[in-house]
Amino acid sequence: MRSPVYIQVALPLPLRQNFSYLPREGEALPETGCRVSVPFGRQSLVGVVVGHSQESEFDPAKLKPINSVLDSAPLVTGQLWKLANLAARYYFSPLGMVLQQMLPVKLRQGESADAAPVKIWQLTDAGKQCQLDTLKRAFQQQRLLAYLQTKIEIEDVAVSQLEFSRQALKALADKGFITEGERQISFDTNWANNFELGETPQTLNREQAVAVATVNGDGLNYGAYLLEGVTGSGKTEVYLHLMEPVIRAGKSVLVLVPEIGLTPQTIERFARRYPVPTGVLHSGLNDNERLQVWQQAKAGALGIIIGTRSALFTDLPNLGMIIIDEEHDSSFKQQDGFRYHGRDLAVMRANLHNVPIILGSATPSIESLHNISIGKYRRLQLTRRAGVAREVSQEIVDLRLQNLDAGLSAQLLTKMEQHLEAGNQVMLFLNRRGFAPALLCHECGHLHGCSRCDAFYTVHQSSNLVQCHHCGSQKRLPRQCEECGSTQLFTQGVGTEQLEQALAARYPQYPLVRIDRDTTSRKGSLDKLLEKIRRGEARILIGTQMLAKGHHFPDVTLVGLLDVDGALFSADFRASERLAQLYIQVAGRAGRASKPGEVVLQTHQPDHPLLHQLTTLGYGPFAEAALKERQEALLPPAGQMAILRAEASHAHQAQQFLAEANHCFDQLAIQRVGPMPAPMERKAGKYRLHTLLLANDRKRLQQAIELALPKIEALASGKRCRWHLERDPQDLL
DNA sequence: AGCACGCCGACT
DNA sequence: GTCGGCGTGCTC
Ligand SMILES: [Zn+2]
Ligand SMILES: [Zn+2]
Repeated sequence: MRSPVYIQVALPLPLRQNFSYLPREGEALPETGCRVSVPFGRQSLVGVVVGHSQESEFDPAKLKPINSVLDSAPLVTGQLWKLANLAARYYFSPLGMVLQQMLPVKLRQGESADAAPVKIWQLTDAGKQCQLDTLKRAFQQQRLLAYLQTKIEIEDVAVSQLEFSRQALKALADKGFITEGERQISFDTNWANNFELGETPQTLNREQAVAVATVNGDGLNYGAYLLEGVTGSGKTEVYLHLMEPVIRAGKSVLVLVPEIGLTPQTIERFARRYPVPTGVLHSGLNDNERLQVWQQAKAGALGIIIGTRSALFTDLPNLGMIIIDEEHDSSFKQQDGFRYHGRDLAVMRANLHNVPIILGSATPSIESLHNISIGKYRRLQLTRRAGVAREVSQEIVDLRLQNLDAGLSAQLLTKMEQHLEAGNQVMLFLNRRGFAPALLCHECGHLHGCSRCDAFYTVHQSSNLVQCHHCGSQKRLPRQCEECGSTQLFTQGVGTEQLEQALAARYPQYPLVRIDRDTTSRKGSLDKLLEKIRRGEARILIGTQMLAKGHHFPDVTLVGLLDVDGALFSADFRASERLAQLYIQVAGRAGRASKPGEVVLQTHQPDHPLLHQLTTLGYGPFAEAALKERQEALLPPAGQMAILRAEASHAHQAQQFLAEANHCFDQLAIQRVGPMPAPMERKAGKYRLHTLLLANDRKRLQQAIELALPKIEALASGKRCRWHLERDPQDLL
């Protein structure tokens, strides 16, 4: 048998194919799973070896040798390798894109996967003998030397962390008291030896105990469990109990949280109970810090990994359990490039590792409820609040024919005054940033719209701009109508900026805080505002969705949702579910045992069934009804869906491509809906259209698309537009 | 996805 | 005359 001569490489390109390369002259073939640097056109790319072959469909004479092998041992192996392949197939995504997503940025760029030695500063003999007194005129140097005389060495990165001065460091080095050196990091993989809990676990109530016993009863093998429990019902305590046997066995727990949920309090909660090495992967880390966590994890030196979506790909040699908190949260879905759902891939991963996965939520996704109904997930319910039970009073305010002040009804204003006078905080949600969502000419009725989008400009008063929230274009706030020249321009509708102004004028005695993209764009500003709220320095809290997620403000007793109509009639079939989740989340947070809470919903559709279901029956019945509706319409999650999206400068280009793509499915058992315009057809100067691909079950959708995709890729019309295929889309936008 | 090449309008 | 706009094509 001839030995293989070609290396098959997956590259991070949106091309569903591998590329063949030759090994370097006289060198052995790199193993599958190793990264290689390869020449690609005029550039060089980092790819992953996916196999070897004896034949090449590409003209062998044109093959190039690789530049270099970057890993001495395969980087992606075992279950993660399988996961990458499964995910690529499920999401119809090139393997190279999936693998790229799985690796930290530094490794995508070709850096070494081995931990680099760290730069340190060591005390010299001269430094040892130096009397601290001799430095009494240089306080910073004295302090640093005193530290080093006890600790002998300091890591370079720790110099600023411990607030030593760089100048002092240099001065001591110049004097020969310290010298620069290197130390190889060694990973401690024996963290589970002599493990002891950091605190006494709380006693579980009956439901919590049942939940824990159910999972443990399955022997810590694969099983997906939906842990359903309202705010305050003690989900985290259940997670913590479930982790114990896993940690004791020396296995790692992977905890996935929404982007907004990765707060110091969350981390502290885990760290207090489990004093084991913990890796935290949050958005604040730079690429090097991420690589370090990755290295520790791969070495088996971490007992717990807490992170957002991408942490799901952390290589843990001894994974024992996966926990996803707030599993319904939309941030688990990646919205660009390789569009995967972190929750679904986490379930796949748990299955590959044969470990349990716990999905927690107060408002489970319709997908997860569907998986319960078909027996894929088991349900664990926590109905009891850990603390004192309390009722939240709810009111739907009919906005029809009402005079509003900056979008506030008289009823809501009255309630606000009551709660503010009682010394409590009031929280108002308005999912519209800016001063006003439109600029209207009083003389000719013209609404000023973005020239590149099917959307109106939003007025931003403080910056004196109009801004399109869909493409980002902006210009000075016009003084005259662009159609008729009239100076009678009025804003139409209310945004958070206007609401803030109106309330500041109306209630000057109550300080307020506004939280939206505009007030939190600078790094750290969100934390500052949240802190202000927590300290009670703000009494009225105004914000968009941002304000709702993940924050708990115990002194808020009144929550107002100013305008829920948008969500009731959205083109997005998931909008109602998101409104329901938001509503339950904020309602669950209004008030506490000693202070009863109130929630006010303002709407022009007071009779809408969704609002009644939500306010009178709660989330469960709403979700059940929504699931039933989807099952009847064979929409996801009951049916399987993918969406083929195309955009081009001219609508007919996208239309033609999608029409031709539709024909690629002829004779295949798949339903095509479209081509049809996207909910906002023109965005950023491009016309956007799509076709929905629906099938009754996974297999049918999988097969049909696998058969059609090569034909679609071969379409010439596909070159005249940008297009992509997305499985399980979250919305049609 | 990059990154080239190539062909047209509008500027120093 | 060139600078640069983006349409088109290719990458083992
Ligand atoms: Zn006008
Ligand atoms: Zn726009």
